[in-house]
Amino acid sequence: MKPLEEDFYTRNVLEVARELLGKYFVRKIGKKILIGKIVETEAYSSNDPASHSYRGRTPRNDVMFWKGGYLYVYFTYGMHFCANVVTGREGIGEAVLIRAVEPISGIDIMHYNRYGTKTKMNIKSLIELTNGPAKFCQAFKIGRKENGISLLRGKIFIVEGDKIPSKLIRKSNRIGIKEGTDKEYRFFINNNLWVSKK
DNA sequence: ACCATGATCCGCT
DNA sequence: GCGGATCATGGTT
Repeated sequence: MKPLEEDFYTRNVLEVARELLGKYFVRKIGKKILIGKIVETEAYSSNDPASHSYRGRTPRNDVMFWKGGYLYVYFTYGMHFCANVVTGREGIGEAVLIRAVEPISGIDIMHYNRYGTKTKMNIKSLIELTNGPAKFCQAFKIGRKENGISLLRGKIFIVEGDKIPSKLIRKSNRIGIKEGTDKEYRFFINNNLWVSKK
C-alpha cells in the first residue's frame, strides 16, 4: 500500500495512461478503505483539441497544468464529476481520465455513495457501480473538494496492482468527444466487465 | 450554446 | 434484453 511516487506521473501522458491499467486507486475514509482496479483510461495531451487544456489555462483547468501527481476533477453536464490524473511537467497541461475501475474493496460503501442504500447486490448492479467516469467519481465520493489534491501523500492515491500482460491491453478512439476523434488515446483491459464500452 | 455523462423511456427482437 | 433518442442540470466561454 505504498503510493506511486512522483516520477511515475511526471512522464508522457500516453505512457502513464497505459501503465495505470491494473493499478489500484485507493481512498481511505476513516477506518474504511475504497479500492478500485483501474481498467479503462483516456489520455488528454497538450496540443489536443479534445483536451480541456487546449485553449489555454483558465480557473477551471488550472490543475491540469500543474506537474504530474495531482488529481484534476471537473464538473460537467450540470451534475457529474470526472477525475483525471495529472501527468508531465509543470505548465504542460496533460492528464489521464479514469474512465472505469473494478471494485475491489469497500463495495458496500460504493453502493451507498451511488444509490443511498445498502441493498443486496447482484452482478449487474456490481458492474453499474463503477463502469463509467462519473459513476466512478460518485462511488468514490470525488467532487469539487478533491480537485487539486496530491496523490503522493494523503488519503487518495494509487498503488501498484496487477501486472497486465500487453496482450490484454487494447486501445481505441476516445469516447464522448467531437474533436480529436482520430487519436487512439483510450486504453482498456480486454474483456474486463467494468470497461464502459466496447 | 456547448459539454471527456448517466438514467430512463420506447420501440424493437 | 437490446440500441437509439431524449432529458436532466449547471458551469464555462
